[in-house]
Amino acid sequence: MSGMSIGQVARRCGLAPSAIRYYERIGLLPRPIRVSRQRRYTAEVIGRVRLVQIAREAGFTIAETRAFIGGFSATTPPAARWRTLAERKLAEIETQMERLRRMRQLLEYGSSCRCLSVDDCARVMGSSDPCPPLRPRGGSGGQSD
Amino acid sequence: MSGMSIGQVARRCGLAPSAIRYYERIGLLPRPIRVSRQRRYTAEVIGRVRLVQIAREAGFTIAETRAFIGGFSATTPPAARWRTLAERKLAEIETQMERLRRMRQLLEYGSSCRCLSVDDCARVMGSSDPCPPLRPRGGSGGQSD
DNA sequence: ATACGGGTTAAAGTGCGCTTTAAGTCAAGG
DNA sequence: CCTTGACTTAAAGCGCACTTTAACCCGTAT
Repeated sequence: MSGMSIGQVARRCGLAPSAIRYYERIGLLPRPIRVSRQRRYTAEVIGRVRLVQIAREAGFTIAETRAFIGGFSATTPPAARWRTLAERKLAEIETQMERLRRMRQLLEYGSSCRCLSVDDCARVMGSSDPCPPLRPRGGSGGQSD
Repeated sequence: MSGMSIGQVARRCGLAPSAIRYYERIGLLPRPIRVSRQRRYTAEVIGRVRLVQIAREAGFTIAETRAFIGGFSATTPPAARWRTLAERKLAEIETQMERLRRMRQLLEYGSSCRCLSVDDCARVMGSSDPCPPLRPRGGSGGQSD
């Protein structure tokens, strides 16, 4: 037992072996030692893969993830490069969270919406306040469409 | 002035004309009338495109966006179909927001982190609490990689 | 008249993040 | 010995959301 095979690592991490190889190719994972041409991993790699997964799930691209991991891999200190990247990404995260909040509002609102059309809803969303709480609307007077 | 050209709509919405055509092809936008083979849009389309943009920016796929818009297009009422979709998506949004929060924590934490390696950080993230507030670590003892 | 700046189409291309395929290597087991 | 099953590689394929390309049409200005 000189370490895990790629298949074992893959199963442990819930990934396909091909994904592990891919991550290796693009530099997200270190090239492991080999025993008769086959990759042999130490337990360490699990943490590494998990880190990649956290980053990917959070919406980091492969390039970002690489910068992220490569940025302070091993014994490298937190580096300014990393800090910059982090700040950029934090801003993006805020933006994305704001978008999600807006969409959530639209969705939640949608369930109780009285707008005659989605387009009306969009207008409402576009303006600052969510659909005017139950605007009085008779069933018959529309003509803008 | 019998309506806007595709180029005008595109410019107003900050999209390429090709995107507008694409949206039309896949059914996100209605086929507009034509004047000598060229598309002519009424102002209405702007709201529609904006709606698409909101949805797309919030992370809806094209298919979702189509269901979303088609779901209560024009004079169609909020429909149960839409409600179901919305609930599914709301759950996804919560998940995604949680991920973003976790990543934000990791990033914010990263700036003040004393872990010797990213992998340590990952372990810490994996456990429930963020890096033990400033674990005592001398500046010179790394060797894990 | 002709050139120009739009518009039109179908089809192919792009970038991302992998997966799939084809062809081959290798250790163990019947 | 030969099969089995997991591994190896490079290269091609896929789904998404568009963009780009190539070849064409068309109204207006010079």
